[in-house]
Amino acid sequence: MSSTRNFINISNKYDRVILLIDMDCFYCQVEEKLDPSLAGKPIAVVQYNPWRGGGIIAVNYAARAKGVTRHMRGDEAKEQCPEIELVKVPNVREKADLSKYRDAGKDVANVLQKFTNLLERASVDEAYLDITAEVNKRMENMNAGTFFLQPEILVNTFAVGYENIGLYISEITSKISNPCDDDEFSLSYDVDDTPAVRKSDLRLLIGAAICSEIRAAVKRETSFECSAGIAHNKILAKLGCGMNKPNKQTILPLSQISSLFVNLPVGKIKGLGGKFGFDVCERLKVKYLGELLNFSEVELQRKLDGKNGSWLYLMCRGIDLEAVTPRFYSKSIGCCKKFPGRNSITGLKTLEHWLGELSKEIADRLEKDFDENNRRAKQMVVGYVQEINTEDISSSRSVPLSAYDPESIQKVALEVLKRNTDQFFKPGNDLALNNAIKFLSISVGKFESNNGCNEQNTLQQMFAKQKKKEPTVSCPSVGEQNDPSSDLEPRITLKDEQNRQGPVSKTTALERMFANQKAKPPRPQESSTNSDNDKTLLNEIPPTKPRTTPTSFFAAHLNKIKQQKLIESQKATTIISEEDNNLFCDEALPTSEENSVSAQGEEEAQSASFFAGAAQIHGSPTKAPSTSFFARAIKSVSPAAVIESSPIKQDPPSTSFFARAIKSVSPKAKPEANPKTLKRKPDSPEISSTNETTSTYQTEYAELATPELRDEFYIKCETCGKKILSDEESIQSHQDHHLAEELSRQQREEYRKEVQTKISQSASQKKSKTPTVNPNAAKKAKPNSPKVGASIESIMKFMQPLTQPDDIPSTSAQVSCDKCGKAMHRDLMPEHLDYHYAKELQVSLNRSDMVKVVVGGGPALNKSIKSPGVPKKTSSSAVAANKSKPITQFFSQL
DNA sequence: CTTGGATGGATCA
DNA sequence: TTGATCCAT
Repeated sequence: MSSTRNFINISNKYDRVILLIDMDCFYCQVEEKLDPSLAGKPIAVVQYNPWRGGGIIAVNYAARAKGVTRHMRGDEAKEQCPEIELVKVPNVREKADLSKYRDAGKDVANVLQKFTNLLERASVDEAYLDITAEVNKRMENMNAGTFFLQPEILVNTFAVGYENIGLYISEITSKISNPCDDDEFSLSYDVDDTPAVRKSDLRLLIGAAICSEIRAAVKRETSFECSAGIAHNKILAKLGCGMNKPNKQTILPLSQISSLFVNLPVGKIKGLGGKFGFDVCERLKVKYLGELLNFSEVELQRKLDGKNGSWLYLMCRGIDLEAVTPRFYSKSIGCCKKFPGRNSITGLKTLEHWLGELSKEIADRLEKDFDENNRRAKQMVVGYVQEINTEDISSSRSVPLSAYDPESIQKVALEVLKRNTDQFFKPGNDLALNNAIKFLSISVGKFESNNGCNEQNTLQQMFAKQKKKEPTVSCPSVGEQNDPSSDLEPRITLKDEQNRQGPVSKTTALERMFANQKAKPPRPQESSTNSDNDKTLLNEIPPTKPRTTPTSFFAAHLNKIKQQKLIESQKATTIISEEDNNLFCDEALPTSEENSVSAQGEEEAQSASFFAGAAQIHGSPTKAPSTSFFARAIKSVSPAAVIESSPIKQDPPSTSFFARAIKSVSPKAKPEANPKTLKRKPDSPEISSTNETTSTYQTEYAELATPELRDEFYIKCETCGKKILSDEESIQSHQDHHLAEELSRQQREEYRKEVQTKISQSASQKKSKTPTVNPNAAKKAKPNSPKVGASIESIMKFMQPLTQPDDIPSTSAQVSCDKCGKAMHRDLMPEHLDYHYAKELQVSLNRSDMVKVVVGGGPALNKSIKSPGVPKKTSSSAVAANKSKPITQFFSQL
């Protein structure tokens, strides 16, 4: 009941764009923020430092560079790196107190939350985000010419299998300009997936741009840095995230999965790092994920079990259907303590004492949680580990929880132990325990919202269904992709049909690409999950063959650049290949020695070798060590650069989709140096030509690496003085941020009530959310500072669609939000309202536990963000697939 | 004298 | 539902 994972339909396997955002050595960053004097120094965070310097729980990158790892004690770290600062976790009640990090983690999550409510916190410093909807929106805008991807946003972005992001962009561009080239798709993927596969790279790239904005916001608002993975599912996002750290992000392109998996140890996949992964390797006699392709689904099910077999069958093909299940607050609150060796608890008094300490912490945290989230835990679990003749036996007992003061908790905890543990005391002795206790834990959970609405999920579900966009529940892509009125493809083809004799230049390359795909002969249909003979799904992707002669000048130019790079690469290949290739291939099977990729602290070098290895196997011609990846990226995609460096002038930019989509903002083409390659090739042309040494390089690199420093991309917010990325999205989101700030903690309570009343109202006026022009709603209007307002307006003007939607009469373009009074262009109102909705939903989520929805795979769970005036239609099959109560039942209960 | 502590989520019978 | 166990950070 309380929770399980949700899954999307397999037909949507490539439709989502998922981020995994992981804070870099989070505890260290928290300490550095709290004590600025630590900045730049190698540090480690330790708990309990009396014995051997304490246990290290986090190491920053400066210390890792000196060879300090986790798994060391504080003293060993000192040996390894005498300058290291060991920061102690404070002790409260004789226990390590981690609340600092929880609070900081929440700060981060609050920033993330502003970008999507499809946010799943995976731990204190990690979160999954489903940004499919935003990607689709931008994709649409891109196609409409109202959104431009700025390459600058992609500094610090990597794509697995590509030496630098510029090459990835180039390839996307060239594929778009040269659609006949992608025949290979149809060989490698199910024909039903072709549309999604074709869009995959571009959508991931857009996702990376969004991810960059998100990470910049995190940095700006919390000062913390993080890394991220961008992929079509959670597991791949997680995998990608670990490949380039710290402060970097990594795209895991669909086309690279098979070559990546060839030598990816099974244990690298989340969920396979432990006993189960070891089992898999033992039983199937495999080491690498790619080897699993040789088994049919039935074989896997036979050797493992049904569920795991199927999961693995899909996983080794890069498919993971687990949905991002929105959850901001944890489902349980617990604390525990070890009592190793001599410290084990043998007497009643000691046990009471420690139960008391744990109870106090629980009571504290419960109270805080109640204040913030307005919920109460209804269950307590007391766990313990006893040593019974040299064997550790763990047990746990649960009890209902009704009183929340530490004394009651302690009392109940002790009682449940006594009552339910056989031979608790030594015979004839009421004070001595029969078996010593080595570990104690108290955890509370089964939260119930405090204000009447006990049935956990109904509230959110009702919310979700009532609103237009219903972003939180289930996967937004599921509905959109199946929805025939969905933005991308159908609209495009329709337009194409209609405009057949219209101006040809209106047709973008992307449109042609889709049109081209439509005309392809269909392939025989085949169910991908059940058939045994479709092992070819991913494992027979042909190596990237040399591109056929590109038609457009632009593509030709890119090809030239590639060729040039190939020559360069041949010169430098030896430098790379000598020390590489062993790291990933020779890696041991999953062992407890965790994360060997980062264990050495040589992450940069290792990731480079990792790519080199993958590229070699893939036979890709793009393994050149880049000297200036970003300079190249700009050069490759900037139309200005193309024209400038070309003697011939043809093909107006409009014919190349990407030439238009990628807007060259800074044609200064400042050479940017990758530190890794700089080390390798100190005399590369870009660097030597500058004739300066490290100082120039560092400043230049820093400038590009941290977009905050580049003023030309930013405007200043008059409200807070902070710099904001000067695109419409960022400005909007920043404005919303200020609005969100107004919802102070005191206001939350009031806001909750407001939401509550809306719930009852909504029964009668479901359509009231429709964005309508409301002339007299500007009362609550928060006076925007004129300057920022002006910037927004002008940018919006720029962003306005060139063609008005047909269904909306074009009267006044400006409307004001009847929730906050903010004035904006009509077209932006749906999005803006979504923001309010998100906020409301967030508040309601605070109140109770997570949403549980089983995504039944019915079509059109969601209405797309388009057609704002149309009331939400919920497909009956989707409702049927839902195990929750139908919405009508909820209303009748009210 | 301990061989990663503290914490949270999930699965399965 | 509960309790034992596993997984991950």
